[in-house]
Amino acid sequence: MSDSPSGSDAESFAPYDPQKIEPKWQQYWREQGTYEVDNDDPRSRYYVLCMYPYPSGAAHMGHVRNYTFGDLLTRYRTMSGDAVLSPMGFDSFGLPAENAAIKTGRHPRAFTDERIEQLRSSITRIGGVYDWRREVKSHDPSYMRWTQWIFLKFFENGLAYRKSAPVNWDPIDQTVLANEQVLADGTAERSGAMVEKRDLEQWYFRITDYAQQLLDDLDNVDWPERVVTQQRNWIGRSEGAEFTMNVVNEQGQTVLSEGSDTPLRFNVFTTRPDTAFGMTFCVLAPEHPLVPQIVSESLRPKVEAFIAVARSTSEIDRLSTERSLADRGCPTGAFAINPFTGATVPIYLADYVLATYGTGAVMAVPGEDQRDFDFAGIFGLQVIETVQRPQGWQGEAFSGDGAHINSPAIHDTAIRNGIDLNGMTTLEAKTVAMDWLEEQGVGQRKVNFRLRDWLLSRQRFWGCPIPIIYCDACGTVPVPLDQLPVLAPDDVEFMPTGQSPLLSHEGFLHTTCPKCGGEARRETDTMDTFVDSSWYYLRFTDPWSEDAPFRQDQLAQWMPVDQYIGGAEHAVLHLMYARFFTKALSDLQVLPADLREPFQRLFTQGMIRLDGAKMSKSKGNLVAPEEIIDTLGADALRLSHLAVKPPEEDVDWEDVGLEGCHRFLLRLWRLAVPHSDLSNEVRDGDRQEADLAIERATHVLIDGISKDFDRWSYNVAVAKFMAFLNELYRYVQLPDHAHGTTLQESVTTLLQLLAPACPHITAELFALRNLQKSEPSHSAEHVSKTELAHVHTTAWPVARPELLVQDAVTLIVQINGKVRDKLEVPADADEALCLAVALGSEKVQAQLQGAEPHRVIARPPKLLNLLVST
RNA sequence: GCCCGGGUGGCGGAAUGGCAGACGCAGAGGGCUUAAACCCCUCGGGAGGGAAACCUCCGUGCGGGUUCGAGUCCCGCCCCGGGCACCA
Repeated sequence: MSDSPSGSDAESFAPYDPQKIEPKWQQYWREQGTYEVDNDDPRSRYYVLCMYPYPSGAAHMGHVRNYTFGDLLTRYRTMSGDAVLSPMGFDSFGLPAENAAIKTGRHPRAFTDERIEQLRSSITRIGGVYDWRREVKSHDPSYMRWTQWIFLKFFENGLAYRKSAPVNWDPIDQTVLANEQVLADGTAERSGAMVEKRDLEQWYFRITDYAQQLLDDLDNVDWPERVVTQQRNWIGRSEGAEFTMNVVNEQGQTVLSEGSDTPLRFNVFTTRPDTAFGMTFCVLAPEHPLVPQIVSESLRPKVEAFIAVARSTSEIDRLSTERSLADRGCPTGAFAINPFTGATVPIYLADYVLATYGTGAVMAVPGEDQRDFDFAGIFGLQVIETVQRPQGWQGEAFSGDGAHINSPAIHDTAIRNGIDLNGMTTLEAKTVAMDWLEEQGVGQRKVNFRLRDWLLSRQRFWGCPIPIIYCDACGTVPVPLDQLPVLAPDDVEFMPTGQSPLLSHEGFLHTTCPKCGGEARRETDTMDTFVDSSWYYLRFTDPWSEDAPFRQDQLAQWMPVDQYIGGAEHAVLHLMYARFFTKALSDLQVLPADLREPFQRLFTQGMIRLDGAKMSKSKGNLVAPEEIIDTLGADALRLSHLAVKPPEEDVDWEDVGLEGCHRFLLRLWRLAVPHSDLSNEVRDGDRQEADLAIERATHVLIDGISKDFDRWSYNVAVAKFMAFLNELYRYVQLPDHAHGTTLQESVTTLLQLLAPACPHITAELFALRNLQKSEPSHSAEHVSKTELAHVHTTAWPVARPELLVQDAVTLIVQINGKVRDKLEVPADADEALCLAVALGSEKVQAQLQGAEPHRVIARPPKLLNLLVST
């Protein structure tokens, strides 16, 4: 134990001083490499990962909560005998550093590096242990190189592409945002600005290619139902049919496209092809490309005005329920043929039809769709019911199932087309309608997803540059691999407009084409930081690799991550993107073919509130963890986070019982420290009943804590620790004293079980007690094999099964289901014995008043329910 | 509107269909102390009865149901939190 930091002051009853012992042990773990794990480790593998943090300076309470759970797991699995990979890194690109640069003129790198140091030190002070040799940082050139390499891999394989599109523009942050970063009210998640639409050339990842797989594979992961549901909703799969509608004029004549003899037509998508006989109009998105060609001359000014309003109206107004439907729709004067009935139906524009979903055009069936019904009411359009209403139905549009009617109506000509849905259920009618569309060649079955491709371009400086060069002769040219990473220059000026300095940096912008050697321009956009975080967990398996982002054999050792831990706010952003990367890289044979999901188990912790609001820097309602660590210590802080609530629930800081947890640690210290006034008087010789009870309780505790840790019932585990310590206190204060060996063993076990939760105090006490034991005056049998110097490298205790069964148990005696007595019976008592004991009870006799139970429900030895007639 | 979670003492919460309220906080009483704090022990769902040990009844959002037995399972509501939402 000479290399243990527990030193010389074990002579007297030392007070508990977390300020002294916590840094000492943190240094010890770092220096000893206790939690470093090599890739050729022979033990079974376990990969536990907390979402790598954005370096925002000193840790906040959310970090503490997150890393307390992760660290407990790392330490618990290590004691249980696994090789635990527990790495840490920093998501170090992003806007705050750039905004600070704009304000102060300091380079974002200096700002970021400083904050990384603060956070790293903070995380260490919490007691979190990581294999720091594996640290990765998004802004490190050795990491950026491989981010760019992956981008180019995607580009070569058609998974990254560029297109002009109306994008979400944040006027405050002066950048484009992904759909995921825009809130439902049309404001930006980050800046809170009202998001505008702008047409720009942007880079996209083709995540929609993976929509179906991303949906299907949710069945194969062990994730919280909440997160799975959110992802399902986000992917938004809907099945239906797409079919073609021909445009006609008011006289029913086919309209040809200008300067050709092709008839004008458009496609609609519907999930209810079975109701197509009820289509009485159709609606195009204002942005639909066909609109200028079909609009009648008399209505053209009105339509153009309508489109102008729709385009300039902010998202929030467009979604507002305040606006009447009348303002939101507009006739075009054009018509289309319903292929099912041959009927001519008017074409309208409405801003509620989205150009970006489906075909940007819908058939409207007011009989079975409420919004279509409302629209039809305002514009005086016909309503045809195609589904039989149930008896007593009072509503307007009916979207339920029922026998189909009017499909076709008697006078309709469609029957000649060989389709008749009348009398069918919705399911049957859908099938027949879709078969018919396919036979007629006017449509087909179609699946649509709500998920859009991932827009990754950012008009920002502090991000990973997109490694692309534009050449007038050769077009879009990837930067050759041997020239990676493309790094932004340092001599840039940060302008208060927020525009990326790269755009105006001549030395960066102008370059030569790698293909032809001619003049060329660099891409000046950088990547969304979610690109960086989509693959960092892979890099941790082999961060030293210099000729590849990672190596397949190392990945196979560790991936997938066994337990991923982070905030629920990433349910549809990071967690969807990382899944996409894993699947795409697997298909590109960069990852093992069978690695289809990155995170096998996911745990999402709740957020922390103060005064009912989420604790956050911007709200200014932070409680600084460092102040608590400076006083009560990290162990008390960790314990209070574990104790307060089930881990997945949101926490109100007011409920966190720091004081009680600190008191518990003081009590533990006072009992377990050598030369304690509480435990220095002990007894030798045979064990008595109280000693055996403590021994049993110790093993019940081992069993209970192991189970609680396995199922993340940390608040219950802490309650058990406290109850056990209370029991030990009563035990040592018995008049005839505690049995020495029994006491020593139970305290040692308690320290081991508590070690993952409170790593410092347990390490200190364990070491101090071990020093004392090593004194020659103690007999050899006192030094058991679990009592090595360092509690964290001892083996996790195993409960002895024979000590988990008690010889006497409490028999609950109920009469007609009400508890009437509690009696002690032998643990192996059978029904007859239980009944005999119960009937011998005065209380039971008093209740029975001589009546004979007509039925006995027996669950020996714990419960007896006697039924008597009343 | 749709989809997930939740409703248990003054508070956070505990309870494989079998003693509701473990453990902690706050509170009360006692011990230690010249005294206070710390510390140690004990008591705390409600109502009623009893000098007391104790006894009786009620009690897990509301209303039904299943069961010998329901906080737990089923049906129908109410309320709170979160997510999605003109997605055709």
